[in-house]
Amino acid sequence: MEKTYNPSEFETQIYDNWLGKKYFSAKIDKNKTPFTIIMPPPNITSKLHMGHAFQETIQDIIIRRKRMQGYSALWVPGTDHAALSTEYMLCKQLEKEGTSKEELGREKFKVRINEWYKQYKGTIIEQFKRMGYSCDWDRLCFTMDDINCRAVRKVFVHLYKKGWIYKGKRIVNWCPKCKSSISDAEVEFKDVPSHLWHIRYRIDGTQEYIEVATTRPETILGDTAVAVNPNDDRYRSLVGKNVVLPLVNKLIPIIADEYVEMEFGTGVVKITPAHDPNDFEVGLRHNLDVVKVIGDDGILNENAGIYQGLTREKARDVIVADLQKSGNLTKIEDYSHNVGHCERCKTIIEPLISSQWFVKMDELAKPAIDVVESGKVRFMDEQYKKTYLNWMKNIKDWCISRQIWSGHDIPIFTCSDCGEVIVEETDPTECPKCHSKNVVQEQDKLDTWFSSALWPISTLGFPDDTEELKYFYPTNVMVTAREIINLWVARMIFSGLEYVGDIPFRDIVINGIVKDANGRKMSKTLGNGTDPIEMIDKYGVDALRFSLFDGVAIQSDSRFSEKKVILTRNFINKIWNASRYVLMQIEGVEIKDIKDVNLSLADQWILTELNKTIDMVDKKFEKYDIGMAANDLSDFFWNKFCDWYIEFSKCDMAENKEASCATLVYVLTRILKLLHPFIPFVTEKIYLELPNHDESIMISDWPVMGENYTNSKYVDEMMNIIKTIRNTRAEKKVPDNKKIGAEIYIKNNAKEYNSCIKYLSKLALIDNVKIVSNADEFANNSITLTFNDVVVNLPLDSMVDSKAEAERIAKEIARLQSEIERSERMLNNPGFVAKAPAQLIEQEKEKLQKNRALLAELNK
RNA sequence: GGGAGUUUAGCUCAGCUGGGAGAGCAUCUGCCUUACAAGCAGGAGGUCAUAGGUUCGAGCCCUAUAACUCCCACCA
Repeated sequence: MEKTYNPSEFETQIYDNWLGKKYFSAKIDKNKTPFTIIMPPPNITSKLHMGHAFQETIQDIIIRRKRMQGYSALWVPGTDHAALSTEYMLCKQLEKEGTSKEELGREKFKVRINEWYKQYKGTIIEQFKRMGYSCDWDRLCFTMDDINCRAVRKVFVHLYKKGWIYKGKRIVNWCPKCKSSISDAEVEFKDVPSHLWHIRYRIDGTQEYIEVATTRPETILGDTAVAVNPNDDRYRSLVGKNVVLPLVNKLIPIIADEYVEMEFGTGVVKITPAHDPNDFEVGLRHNLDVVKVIGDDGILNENAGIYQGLTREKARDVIVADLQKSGNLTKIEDYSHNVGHCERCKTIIEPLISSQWFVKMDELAKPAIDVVESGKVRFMDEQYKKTYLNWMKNIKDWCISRQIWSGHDIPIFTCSDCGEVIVEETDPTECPKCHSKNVVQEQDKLDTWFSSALWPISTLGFPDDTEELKYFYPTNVMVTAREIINLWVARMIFSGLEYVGDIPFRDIVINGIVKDANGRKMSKTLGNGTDPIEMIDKYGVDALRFSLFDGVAIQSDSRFSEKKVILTRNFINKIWNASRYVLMQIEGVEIKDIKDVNLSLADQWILTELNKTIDMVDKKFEKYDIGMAANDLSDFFWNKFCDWYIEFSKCDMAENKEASCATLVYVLTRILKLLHPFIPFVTEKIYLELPNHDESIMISDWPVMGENYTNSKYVDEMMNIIKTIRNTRAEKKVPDNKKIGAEIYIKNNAKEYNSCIKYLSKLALIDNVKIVSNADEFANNSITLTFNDVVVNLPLDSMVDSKAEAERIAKEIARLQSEIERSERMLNNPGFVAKAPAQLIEQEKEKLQKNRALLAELNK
């Protein structure tokens, strides 16, 4: 192995080898238990960012471990067509070319979209490979694949025939300039200084008035009610009466609705169902008329009476003036509020009522609520169970039509002659009723989430009844983001239940987001993102991967910094060098099984520590607490294996090379395996250098706990002694390049401690250890360190200032006394003795005894 | 407006069903000890946001307050 760790020399080659050997491909194997993860498909046009690197690596870590545990582990990759944003990007491109989708027409636009998909298809997938992801690439899916189109079609027809798809009215964001409805995501909200116009409406049959406050006086022509809060004492008696709509002189009712806030404005709201989403909802609840006064072009229409033909802006001025003239305008307040603008042309959005397709949700939601409430589908983070159930229980029907040109077609055909609506799995050639050939398809496209909802089943072959579906479904875990719990996770759950009769996944892991070093969200506009590829080029994939997890709670947000990657690279470098040490030691040595050698105490100790680590890591993995598992592993490797065991082994090597080498190889092999899911490349590289290795670490067995050794406790105590000596040396300012002697009196367990004494020279920088048979034989003017079984005397007399030494001992006595006091306080507390667990009381008594003994000795 | 989260060392964060406050970084001190200076050893540093409560015992449970953050719905 080369002396320095240089990841770029082997990462690509290792990955290509894995690909060539088909290690990633999962087979239907009746002798194995399946374990399945379906990747949340990234937008096909996206480039790898830290968010992907984090979320996808979580899945890779989980799937790699399961594969090693002997599961038939399948990770299905894929990409999403993300119609809306893809179309938006292409439109921008067309704009640059001096054309537009309207100019191209639907057919040519579709061709361009397909080209666009093809052009981008490779990018993010290639980047995922660079990350080392062990997806079954032969199963790569795309949400516009033929199979997905068939799945969408089948499901749509299924829902339609059940009567769960219907046409309804809905308020959409309409851009009067683009003459198109736009999605919520394309609406930019900006604070605009404006006014609150206070307008009085006369109460019918009286000369009294009720006053409303509005930011849109021009929509007064479309008012069909005024509303107050039902709990508002000021207006309670007026509910049910009518008011006269100014300028129009029409009677409209006063209604009561919770939507109205008493504190805002006058506590009275004019209701214009045709031009405000909230008012529309109110209108539905109260069965109000919908009067559309502004047309698609932003110009007032025939319902506007004398104002017809005016633009929205002009109409506002004229109407305000007219209201003033008639004395109904009582006040104008300055007021600045959020107004939606078209992202493209910056025109103010006009909420307009339009016809849309909906999916009825009540029946679909019920079983989806059950499976989460019963725990059949588990949110690993309880808080999101609430988010989900809240949404599901108050679910509104799902608007699935989008006024865009790309994405899945809506398979609704209407006969132009007789109006018959045809929804079948194949396109009709004529109207089945009147045999007319004039059958036209719905031009709107489907909401992208409609196909996304089918992702866990379509990736496994739905609508066909495949072996894959039978074997790999339901999948095991879905790893995804917080903001799409309702948009996506919820819809996959009811879809799985409705279309294939089972949940899509058992566990849901909602991961946090990776923020920049200052805690800000990484974003394109801020320009504070770090390109993962750049980090890979500089420090290697493994360093990037591990830096995202070591010590990170994956469900909460974390911060990324290049510094952290460097520190992680240093850790991997440590692995590299420790492995070199092992390889150097074992050269020419036949490596035996640890059961066939005479293990030293240190060997027994590290094997016991390894067991503890395996146990902790497994437990954390089962909770998907992989960041903490990573932390246990780096802690074990660096702080136990390198800092202690390797140093111990240097002392053992001379006497019992066979056992030391066997243990080194045993432990290193296992720790590499445990680390492999996190840092696949360097672990493979080193693993293949070790004796008795399998073909590849990624298909080797996941480590299980072995025998624990009670003797390891003597090593723990020895470590305690070593630390205390080091400590004392530092206190006495003995530099590390100076060795000192020591006298040792062993009170108990002589055999065990005798075999550990040798570790002192290497780890506590001691030479000339003298074993004495009695503490009285210690030289005078020395520092005496007292332990439970051992007393150590350091001949530091020449350097010891006796006053300081007296202070040190006094400090130690004080510490012991306070410990003793604490124990006594607890044990003398009747409440504690009566109520605390017996084990704890026993523990406390033992401590007290031990400390008393130590104190007695020091006082001598 | 609805829902959720966070607050622990200078910084970033762990901390289990309540039982003596932890890590990494930064900082200070001493070491080139032949696996590793991308390293080794040691030290200093905390009223666990605030105020109450429950308990023999609270960083952890309950109530209130403050600051910050996120998600959903968006205001006449």
